[in-house]
Amino acid sequence: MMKKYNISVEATLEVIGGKWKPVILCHLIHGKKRTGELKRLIPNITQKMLTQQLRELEHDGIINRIVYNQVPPKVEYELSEYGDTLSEILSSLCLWGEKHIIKKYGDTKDYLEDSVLNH
Amino acid sequence: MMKKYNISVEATLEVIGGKWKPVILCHLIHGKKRTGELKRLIPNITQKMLTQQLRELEHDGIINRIVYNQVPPKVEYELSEYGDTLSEILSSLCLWGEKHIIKKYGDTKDYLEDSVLNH
DNA sequence: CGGCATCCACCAAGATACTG
DNA sequence: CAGTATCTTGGTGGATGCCG
Repeated sequence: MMKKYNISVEATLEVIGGKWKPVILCHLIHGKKRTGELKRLIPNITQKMLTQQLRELEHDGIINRIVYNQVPPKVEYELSEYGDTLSEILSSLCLWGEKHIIKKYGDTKDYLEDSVLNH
Repeated sequence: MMKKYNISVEATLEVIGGKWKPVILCHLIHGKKRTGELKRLIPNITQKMLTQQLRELEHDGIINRIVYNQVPPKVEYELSEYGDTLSEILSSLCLWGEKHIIKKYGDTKDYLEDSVLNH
């Protein structure tokens, strides 16, 4: 059954809405990342939420999950081809955030945790 | 005290994150709207949430609240100058949503409630 | 290392009724 | 018409422990 939307942006929010998805995706813009890497880049996310959000993004075709059959396990995530259609929006969201912080706090990098600077 | 962000997009989400804000803002792209008008355009939102989200957006300088001193009361909301810096992003979010629906369901307008068509 | 299951707390969001 | 106040609820997301 087809869902009814009152405005098309609702469909977008179904895919990239929520507390963590934009953050995860913004990290994946810069290339594929291992699970533990993402966990380190997003210190406040729990394992459960990370896995859950990644599953949903995978289900919606936004990211690819790459499993290496080895011990210990290795899994990587990357933007899919379809996910790439979001990369401009994601970049814009990041950029607007930077400008917003500067407008609010002034032009300093103090607002950024060290983890971000290693991009 | 200055908040710490792990990535700049978090700052953006603080402002336009949440379930309703992008929807509200997408409607305001097309011009100022009265409270009741927004309520009609977003049938599933409660009065409480609408007011609450509008207050927060106003507090963050994204929208202007225009009060006409008359009985019965008349209040309008519009994107502020600062809010205009989001309009491109908002349009992109809407556009992506449209394409996403088409990819998912095919090229039909059935997914849209009548309310949207009166734009 | 990456993922899953379970339990649980809390708050966002809904319902309802009332005010100016 | 627009907004407020209060009470309720359910689902999101957190903590923990275990598995392949």
